[in-house]
Amino acid sequence: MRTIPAVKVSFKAQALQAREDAIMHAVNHLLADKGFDCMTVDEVAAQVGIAKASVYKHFPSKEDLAAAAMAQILRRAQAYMEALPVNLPALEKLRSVVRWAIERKLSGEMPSLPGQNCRLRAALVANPGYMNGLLAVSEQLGQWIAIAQAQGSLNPQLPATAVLFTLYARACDPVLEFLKAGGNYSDAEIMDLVLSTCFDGLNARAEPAPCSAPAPGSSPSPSPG
Amino acid sequence: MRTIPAVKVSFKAQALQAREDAIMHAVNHLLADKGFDCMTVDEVAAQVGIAKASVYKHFPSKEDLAAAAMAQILRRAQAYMEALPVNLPALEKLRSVVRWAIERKLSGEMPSLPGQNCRLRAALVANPGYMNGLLAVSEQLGQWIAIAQAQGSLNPQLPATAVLFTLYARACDPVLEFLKAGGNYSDAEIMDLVLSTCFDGLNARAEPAPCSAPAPGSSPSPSPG
DNA sequence: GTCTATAATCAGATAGAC
DNA sequence: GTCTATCTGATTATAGAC
Repeated sequence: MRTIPAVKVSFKAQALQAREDAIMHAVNHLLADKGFDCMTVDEVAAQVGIAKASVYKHFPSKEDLAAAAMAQILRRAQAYMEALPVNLPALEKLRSVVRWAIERKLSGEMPSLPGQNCRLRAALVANPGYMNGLLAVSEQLGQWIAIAQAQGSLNPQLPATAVLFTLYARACDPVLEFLKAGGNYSDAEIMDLVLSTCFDGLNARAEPAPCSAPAPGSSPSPSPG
Repeated sequence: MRTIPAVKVSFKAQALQAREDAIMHAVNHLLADKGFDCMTVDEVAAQVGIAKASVYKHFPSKEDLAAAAMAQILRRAQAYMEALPVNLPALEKLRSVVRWAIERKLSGEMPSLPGQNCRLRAALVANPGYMNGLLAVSEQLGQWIAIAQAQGSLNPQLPATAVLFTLYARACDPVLEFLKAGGNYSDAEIMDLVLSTCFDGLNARAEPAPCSAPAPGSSPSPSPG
């Protein structure tokens, strides 16, 4: 006599999934707030409201926690990129992705890992979700970079990989924290500043009126009040 | 009867100073290599070839080691900036400083600290050498930024603080590690790429003859590679 | 001041009851 | 699967001989 109907198993699975989501949520914010090294598994457990041993039932190590968080943010990035309008110019797609990443960072949802050393790198490359997500995002970005360069909207003299790395680096740019800590600018203003320095650079743009035709795509977005 | 002539004291002081220099050298490279959290005082002592307790005779804590390293690099930056030709245009002075910082980073002499949390912040602001150096460098950079913006060589629409923070951020840009890890570019090429993306941005520069140029970014040619 | 040896602490990971 | 309680190892920091 079967005493465990399928619906009960489903409930159980749902509870499991819900708890894992809660863990991921806590990890995301702790990684964004304190970074990997300063985040402790005790804090994760306390924030979720479970015991530390329970965390280790879901994730085999602290590194896997971080890897899962990165895989999740990459999946979200992938979904965002796929949802962009098809007819949007490639450069605008790239700007949108950077804007999306900055928004995530400003709202404390962007986990930042120490790119430097440790077992973290090993755990990351061993995590299929992370590697697949990174590959998919990089390939999509690479296509848009190539298109934007072919169209002349992105500097064709820059190697595509350098552009790609620069975009990734801007997703964890400490300038955001500096400006936010200064407290003199709203999130929207910070967004404009970072986007401007990323795509337009620090130099003054060439004057738009050497002749009668204004150059498209180079109009500096005016700072909001 | 005085048995300790002054010259002996001087020798002793020299030996002390030499040992402290050796400690700072090791700390600089370890901070550049592994970062603050992953650097251990045991490693510092081992690399210098002394006992760990001896390190603590020179510096009261691990945080003070990092603060001293930062104070040192700021003093070096200050010296470099003061040695720049007076008649160099302000924008070129700024570019030179960024170039100098990138060189230091590429050669593993630039300590990188986790900007995030911990007692490190407290130790830094409590260190007069660090605070004075940071203030002096920031003031000098701020002057050059203002001049460059007044001259129209630096984008005047950007707040000076945003430019300043961006310059600091580029001094610890992870793009350097990415490009170096890729192994496809020499240090000189990496330098050019980073300087270009910092000051010129990712966008294509305005064409020198924009009057008859076709509008970029408007022809969607989705041809993936 | 430098050393060896050790204290004190903290965080990652696990054992075993339920 | 979750909990309490514990182990294990690493790391900062210090005590005391020389």
